[in-house]
Amino acid sequence: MLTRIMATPEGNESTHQRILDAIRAVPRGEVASYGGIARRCGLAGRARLVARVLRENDDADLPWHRILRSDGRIAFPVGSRPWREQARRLRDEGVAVRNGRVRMGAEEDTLDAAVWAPR
DNA sequence: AGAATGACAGGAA
DNA sequence: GTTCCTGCCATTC
Repeated sequence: MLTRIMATPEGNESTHQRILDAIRAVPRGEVASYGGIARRCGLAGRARLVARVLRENDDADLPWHRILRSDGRIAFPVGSRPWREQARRLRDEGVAVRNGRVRMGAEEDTLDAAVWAPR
């Protein structure tokens, strides 16, 4: 058991799992930032950890495309394959993407986001 | 141990 | 509205 725990990327399996859950909790048609996800997991300041979890992830069902940088930009190199793929997926959900960027209001962490869930 | 590396963030210029 | 720079965390060499 001990060996298994230490073998996980973060050294803490539950942390890894909580991050995945938080990502899955982002509704279709909405987006969240790496840092935002981290904060929701009680991991303020660990945005890069969220990025790592995403990079390691293999689950095709995970809505990885809804995660963006804090300024709304897609985190992949502009024009790269994953970059285009992410933009496409977001648009498929009705999210406005312009030049690989999405408008990110401050509503990210407010309750309003859940209630007023903008189309 | 020290330096480099990232799907990052925030503020300055 | 930009771009640039520094700070961060965790992993890898």
